[in-house]
Amino acid sequence: MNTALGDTAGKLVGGAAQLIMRVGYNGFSYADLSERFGIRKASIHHHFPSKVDLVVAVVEQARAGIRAQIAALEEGSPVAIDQLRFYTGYWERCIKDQSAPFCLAAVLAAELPGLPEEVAVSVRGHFADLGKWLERLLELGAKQGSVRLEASPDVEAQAFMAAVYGAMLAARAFDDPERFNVIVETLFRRIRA
Amino acid sequence: MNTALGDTAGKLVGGAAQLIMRVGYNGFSYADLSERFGIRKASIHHHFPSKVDLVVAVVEQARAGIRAQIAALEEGSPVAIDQLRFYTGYWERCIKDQSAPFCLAAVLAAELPGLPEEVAVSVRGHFADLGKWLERLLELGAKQGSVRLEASPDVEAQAFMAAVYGAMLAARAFDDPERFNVIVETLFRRIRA
DNA sequence: CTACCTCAACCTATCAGAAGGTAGACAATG
DNA sequence: CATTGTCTACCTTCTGATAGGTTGAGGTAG
Repeated sequence: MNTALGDTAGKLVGGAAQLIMRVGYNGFSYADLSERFGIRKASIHHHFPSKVDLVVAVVEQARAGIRAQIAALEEGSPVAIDQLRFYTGYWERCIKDQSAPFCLAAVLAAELPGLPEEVAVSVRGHFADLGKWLERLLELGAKQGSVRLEASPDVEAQAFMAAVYGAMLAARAFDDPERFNVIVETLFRRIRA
Repeated sequence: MNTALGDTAGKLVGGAAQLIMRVGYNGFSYADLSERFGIRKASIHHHFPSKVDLVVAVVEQARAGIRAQIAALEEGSPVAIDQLRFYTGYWERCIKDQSAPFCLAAVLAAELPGLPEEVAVSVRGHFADLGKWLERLLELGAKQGSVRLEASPDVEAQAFMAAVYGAMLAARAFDDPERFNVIVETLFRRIRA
């Protein structure tokens, strides 16, 4: 489905992803990537003719990665609560070691009204996917008896997602990765049967 | 304490606030304000010599407004749960009528690592204030018997804040103001005694 | 009263640098 | 030799910012 990105293109997408996580769409430029990878701006345009192309590639690569991880996860453990734990644990690690101090899509969502439409579509797609996955998981968890829901799976999934993303924002605002863990823990205290 | 802003300066701060809510720090320019208010860019520089000055003024004005509302609120109703309801109700209205579709500080927090230090300090200050207020309120609510806490007031305050801000992000990502209400409702279902 | 001074607010004109992007030459590699 | 990746060399537009001039309201000295 996705064109296998070449070596350089892959590096660029990765670098752009990190920059977007830090400073958002309008906060980074081709010049930043140029400097970081020792490559001229024009060469970046060769791989990604416009900034929109680049950022859409970044978001789509992230979404593909998530889809792959979800598939692997469903293969690995059929226990819903374990999958939820893995999901939050992933972010816990990323935030602590600062490898991905924030969800890419969240930064972009914050500035959504100012984004080029193509990018906005990708970002909204991510949240739609994530919401559906969490809904399935919570419903499954309820059936398995490991999750206790006080509202519909749909609503609970939205609340779960909001809590996780809010926790990320808090961790950034307070410059304290531990805050993410603490907030997520209250989340699980709530839904664990 | 705060210099009473002149008429024009006040309009500029208000306009900048709205722009930041939509597109963030790097997403708006003096040219945008210039066009919107029919005033030259140089005149904006007369009131706010640099962009940092302008944005700090925006954030500080917002913080002052919040402090004032909190004071009025504590005067009005000593019932903690009512104050919490008023707080979320305020955002509910703002998001629905799109007058303030997002918390200014939240957009800025999302791009924190890329902000000028002075702005970052103001933004962090806002979150510190808000966290402390919510902590006081939750503790009070527990004493009054209208709030049920499963963790320390500190932790519960962080979780409350994260949920509210996550709900805002969700409302924006799904372009659906109702989502904010739904998520906030699950929040209250949880903490109401 | 009037002539003068001051000052805030706004203007025009201009700038240097960054942003995003293009054209076309030159290697390397299959 | 055609393709792919990179380069140099530009271009245009935007951005934040400055210098210096104009206007008008308000105070004050003669």
